Amino acid sequence: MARRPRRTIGSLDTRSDAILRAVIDEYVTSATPVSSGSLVEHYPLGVSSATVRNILSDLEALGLLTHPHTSAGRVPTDAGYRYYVQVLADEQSLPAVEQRMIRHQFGQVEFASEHWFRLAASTLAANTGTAGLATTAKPRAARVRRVDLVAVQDRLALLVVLFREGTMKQTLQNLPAATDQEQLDRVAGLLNVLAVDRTADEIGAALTDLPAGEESFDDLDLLRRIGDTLVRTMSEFDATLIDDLFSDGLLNVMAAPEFDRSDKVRAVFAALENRAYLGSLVESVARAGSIQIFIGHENRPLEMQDVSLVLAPYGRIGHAIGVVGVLGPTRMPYAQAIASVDFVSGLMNELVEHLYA
Amino acid sequence: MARRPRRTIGSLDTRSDAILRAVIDEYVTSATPVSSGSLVEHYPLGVSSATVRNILSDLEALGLLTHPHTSAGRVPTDAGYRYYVQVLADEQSLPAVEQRMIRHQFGQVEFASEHWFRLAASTLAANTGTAGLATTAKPRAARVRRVDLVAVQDRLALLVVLFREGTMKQTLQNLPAATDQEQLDRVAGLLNVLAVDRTADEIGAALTDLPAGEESFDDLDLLRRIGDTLVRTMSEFDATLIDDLFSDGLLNVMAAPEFDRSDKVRAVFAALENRAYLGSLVESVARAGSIQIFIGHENRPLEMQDVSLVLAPYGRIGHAIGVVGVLGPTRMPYAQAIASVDFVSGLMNELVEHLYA
DNA sequence: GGTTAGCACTCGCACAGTGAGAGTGCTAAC
DNA sequence: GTTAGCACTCTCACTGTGCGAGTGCTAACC
Repeated sequence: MARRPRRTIGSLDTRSDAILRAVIDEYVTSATPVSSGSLVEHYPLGVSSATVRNILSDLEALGLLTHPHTSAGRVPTDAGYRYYVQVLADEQSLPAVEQRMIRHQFGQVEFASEHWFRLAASTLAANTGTAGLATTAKPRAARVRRVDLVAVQDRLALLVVLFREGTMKQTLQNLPAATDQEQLDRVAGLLNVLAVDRTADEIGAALTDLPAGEESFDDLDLLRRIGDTLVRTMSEFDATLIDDLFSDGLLNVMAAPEFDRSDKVRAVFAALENRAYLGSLVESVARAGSIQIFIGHENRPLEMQDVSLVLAPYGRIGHAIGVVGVLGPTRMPYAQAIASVDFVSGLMNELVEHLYA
Repeated sequence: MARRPRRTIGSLDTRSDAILRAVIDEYVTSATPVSSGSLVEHYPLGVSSATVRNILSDLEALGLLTHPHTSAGRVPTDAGYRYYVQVLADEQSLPAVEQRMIRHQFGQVEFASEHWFRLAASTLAANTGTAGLATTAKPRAARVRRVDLVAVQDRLALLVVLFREGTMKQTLQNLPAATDQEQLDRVAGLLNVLAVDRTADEIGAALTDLPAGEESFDDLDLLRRIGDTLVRTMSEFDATLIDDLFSDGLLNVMAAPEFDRSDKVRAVFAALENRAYLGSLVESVARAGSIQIFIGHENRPLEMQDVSLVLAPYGRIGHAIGVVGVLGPTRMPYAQAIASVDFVSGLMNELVEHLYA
């Protein structure tokens, strides 16, 4: 599934490569089966359509192309696309003009806020004509940067946790007795001493180390209660594979001819709501540490077998990791997508680095 | 557009009413044009199909029904649905069983968190077979509950604002010189004195009232800078019509036969992304203070003319207001939708009341 | 031996024609 | 005012046909 190492699949001869590349390039833009005739017409292959036909049927025998029916042209198979991204796609990078434009846009936007991820998603969508995706960066085990307690009612407080990676969570906390903001501030102070820079497990351990409490309603008792809530909140967060997913350009994808029937579109949306599978993809991309491509039937869930994803991790290894990428029909401009995703993930890396250096 | 006052449209005779109701009820479930024959068969109208036909053509003359073609049954027009919701739909409420079930589910979920809104949306979706919508409650002019400053880097701080209504916003703030957490805490203290319980305008005024600062880098200078950022953040928030929109069951809607072609589906999604128009609907629902129904062509944007919305406000008038509701094809079970939306908005009201009493 | 021209063959697609069925609208009788 | 009866209209599903596209094969060519 990895794009690297290259050429793990044995390369064909140059001419076959050229023809396969031509078929895919043509099909990606036209969305209609491509014929031997149109290939010799549009590409400088230097051979006749008959020769091309011979090669096409060889490629079909290898499983890289198919045939909707006898009198139709050739269409790439998933294996064809796989060969394309692994062997044929040039490792081109984004034109400098576009790079500058994207950098500029990111410069305009508030650091690390929601806008960032939206921008990443919409940039990718605009650059590839597919749907852009971006998840927030999430650590495997979050560490607290700061905790706050705010009185909401007599017996109700809001627990606000800011994590080192910039995300925050809030939870309401029922209190056993009326408590004023002053007391909450005291407890928050204690809790910060206990929790800052620590993970859920570590905080849990620190809590059990506290002196055994009489059942009185004092700061220590409150600390214990709220500490428990904090640990629970953090464990939940840790267990989530995808904290927040931003997408843009889904309408692009829906406009593709392969999604003219709405049940196909349904499949795409069902796919996006399949957080379990998306989470597993994010997982594997994070583990691989490099751009990964998932083509059509390579995706386990049935509803995703008509789409491809190009995903790349960003963030600091060992710390918080997020993913950016694109989702589109298997008939996708892979070279373009790879270049865009590569650039945007690199950019996100730079920015994260700058933010947490 | 309002459902109340009822009977602003002159009522027809009882028999015509009964037949129109029957046509709509039948069409809503079957999604196929309904014939005079099937009406006499399935509904106790006490007349022959010929008589029904006469009445049907009267209703068509009134613009309440149409005819796809000669040998097809009748289909309600938008005006027909409008008449239905205004005159014919019984103000039934949700069965007690369902009410208990929904109450129970809300009891299971953390107060006022994201889960709340997700639950509202998914409850509505499940109960009506359409898409459920819920926006967070947003005040017209937010007031600060508490402000925090957290050091991120030497010259970078995170400004966290918690509003009285429970939502929060965060912004990164560049600092003119290296600043430690201790100083940030001092400034946050000052800022809280200045900002708590105040709106953007009021904070802005308080800032200008500060003694003219020398260009030194002291707490006061920092306070001014960060205060400006706070005011800007709050003004932005105030200007947003919809802070956060949760939806569920869009897949339901896509499954409806009127959305079999994907361009129709596109329209629905384009509609949901048309925040300007949705915002104006929320606005008008909030202003009306009661459940509102928007049917097909009553919606200005072209892409929304195939969908209907049933929306109700919740929250405390004068304070934060949000909206819950459903979105579906014009062929929607209006009575059911009205009952569900009514109940859920009432429930949200109770909960908000309980939270901020 | 690889390449190419030529050609028969297959298949999908668009179009027209047909018959059945559904449902109406009209008319005349009740 | 209501209803039975009936002619009329229109869609839908099915069938048949011709055309065009594109292939696969064969035999000739270099």
